[in-house]
Amino acid sequence: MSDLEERFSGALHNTSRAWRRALDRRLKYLGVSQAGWMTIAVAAKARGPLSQSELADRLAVEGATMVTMVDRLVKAGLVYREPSVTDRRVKRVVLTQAGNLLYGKVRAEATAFSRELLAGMDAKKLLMATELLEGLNRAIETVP
Amino acid sequence: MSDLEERFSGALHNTSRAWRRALDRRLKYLGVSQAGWMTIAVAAKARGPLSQSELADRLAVEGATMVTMVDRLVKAGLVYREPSVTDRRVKRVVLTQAGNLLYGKVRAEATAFSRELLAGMDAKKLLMATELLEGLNRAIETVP
DNA sequence: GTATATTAATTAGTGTTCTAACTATTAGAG
DNA sequence: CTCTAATAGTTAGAACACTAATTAATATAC
Repeated sequence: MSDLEERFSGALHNTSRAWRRALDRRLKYLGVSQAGWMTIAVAAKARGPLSQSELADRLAVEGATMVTMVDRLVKAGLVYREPSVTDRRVKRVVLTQAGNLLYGKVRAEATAFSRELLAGMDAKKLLMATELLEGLNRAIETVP
Repeated sequence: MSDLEERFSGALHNTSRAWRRALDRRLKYLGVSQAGWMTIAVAAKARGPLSQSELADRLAVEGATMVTMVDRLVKAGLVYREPSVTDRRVKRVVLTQAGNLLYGKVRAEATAFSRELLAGMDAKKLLMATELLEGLNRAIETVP
């Protein structure tokens, strides 16, 4: 592996892990982790209630992962499962009042966190890095 | 959160996860995951045997994480723990023959994987993205 | 219109990582 | 030199993610 490729790979993983860790520490007092609040955010932003599969797709995780996540969120009283009447296989994930309330608070924290970290960044470079990562993500999916 | 900040954050996490997942699938037949082989690689590249703390530092994970990882690698017969004679708290991690053998094979696979994914990339953009990620990593550590 | 295939959700088992609390040992302050 | 700090490793418990296999329901093929 060339030095640059190795550096890039290391930076990608370490930065991703460090980001999640730092945000989780900051959100700890609200009782949600990054993965939990991202799930709630996607559910909240959708026009209607989404099925677990739709949630999993939008968050790019496996269905089984979403089952565990929804289990935890249900246990925490933030969402509930609503069986679909048109397709009895499907369960839609609906936010409770507590879930909606939390969403607002956490969104503010997470936004502040991102802004703080990315404040000094050159917007053009940030856009370029974002596009590079998105392209890489697509490339990974097409090359298994 | 501005759209770009949100896009960047999402791309960072999803791409990191997708990378690990794809590499793990490819390394599966060798019986090691990315985290396992990275640990072995760091141990192999060092001049002398490293302690678990030194390994954890270089891989940017917590000490407790390294304990679990070394446990697994010992169980798989790839490394063993060697108590230090000068400091009885310290245990050094040494590769077995099997560990050294595996290292060669896995390194070839991982290199090919990186090269394949990053082949079409503009080297300048890749360098810039790497520097941005490394800078972000440092920023995260200083802003808790 | 039944047989087959696909899809949604789940369960079980495993891997990676974290935090918090603990033991043993070494290093430093007075 | 002793008491206190810090360090190395460990254990326990949790969150997050995966694969593989299962169940139930729907869709497609013939």
